[in-house]
Amino acid sequence: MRKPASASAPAPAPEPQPPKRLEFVDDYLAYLLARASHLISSEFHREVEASGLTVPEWRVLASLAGGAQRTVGELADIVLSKQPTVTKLVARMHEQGWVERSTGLTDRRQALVALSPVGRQRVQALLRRARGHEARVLSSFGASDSVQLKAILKKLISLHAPAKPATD
Amino acid sequence: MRKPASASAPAPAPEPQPPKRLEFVDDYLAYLLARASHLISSEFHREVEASGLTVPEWRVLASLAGGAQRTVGELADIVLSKQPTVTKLVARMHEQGWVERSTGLTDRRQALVALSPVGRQRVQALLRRARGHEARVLSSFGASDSVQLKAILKKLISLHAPAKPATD
DNA sequence: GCAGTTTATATGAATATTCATACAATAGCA
DNA sequence: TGCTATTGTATGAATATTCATATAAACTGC
Repeated sequence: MRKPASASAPAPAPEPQPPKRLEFVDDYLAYLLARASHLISSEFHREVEASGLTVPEWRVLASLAGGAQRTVGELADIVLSKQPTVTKLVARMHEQGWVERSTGLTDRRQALVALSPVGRQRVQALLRRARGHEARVLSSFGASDSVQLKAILKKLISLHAPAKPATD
Repeated sequence: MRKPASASAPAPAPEPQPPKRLEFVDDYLAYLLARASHLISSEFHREVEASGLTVPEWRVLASLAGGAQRTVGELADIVLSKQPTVTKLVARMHEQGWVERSTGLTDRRQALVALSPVGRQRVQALLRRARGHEARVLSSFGASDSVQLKAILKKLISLHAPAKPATD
């Protein structure tokens, strides 16, 4: 309502808030997970981008690194994006020659995706770097906590992985 | 290269892969965090959307719920998005009357954001639901693991929160 | 107090994601 | 077998995010 120009008498003054925040989100599990995830991933994403990949591209390559073929739907689930997003992402990656596509043998609706030789090479280097980064993170963190954190996360994931409720 | 129509002789056949995946990502910390975060958040995001908010909107409201004013930059950090994203998000939320904006008193470049009465109301209901959801998640999970998980995540976060390296 | 630098936010263009839906293939079943 | 429902992927339009950059205000050392 008030013109930004004449801003000298601000609203009924919410407290200026002491320096540190101490808010709902700071003890809220979903936020702690999101923040930790973002923090750790962001660190490594600098290396991903330095290697000329985007983060979603890296995720797809990493989830194909074991040599398996995956359908677009499986990839969408693994990389935590929606199916149309992955369809288009895979198309771009295919154009760049990083993945190969084929049609499902038993179900011809399925679009199977696998690493190309180039993609395999490309991901190898990053996998090493990823392991290195993880090792650094975990070492600055203590062996015990490291083991526990992973164990708890895996438990949390398996406890909450139902049949197929969400599409992304 | 091959036309999708005549796809009957697929590539050198990567293994069809036994049902369960057992891959790099399944023991990779960054991925475990991302997956756990996504899983837990997605569950609650259904309630967020049911209440007529988008996820980023909920995040902004939740981080203002304590009554504090926050600058756009602080919000961007808290909600894990980039500054231009938050500028526009806040603009939309302002139009809907959920937040109020004012200019920083000491630094007139700052755009301070705070909840409006409407926004406060709106977030109260969701905060209750969020606490409820968290309680359900954690109870199906054991008190000990719950406490540990939060503690470890907080430790991880504080260990990796440097001065100000990333803009998002 | 003033140039030069840094910092906070805004904005436009480019890009990516998502929703809704279409299409194709399969599955179930009478 | 033929019919209907379901499932997997693709695609176009709408939306959101991001990058690059502009603008404005604050700091710095003189």
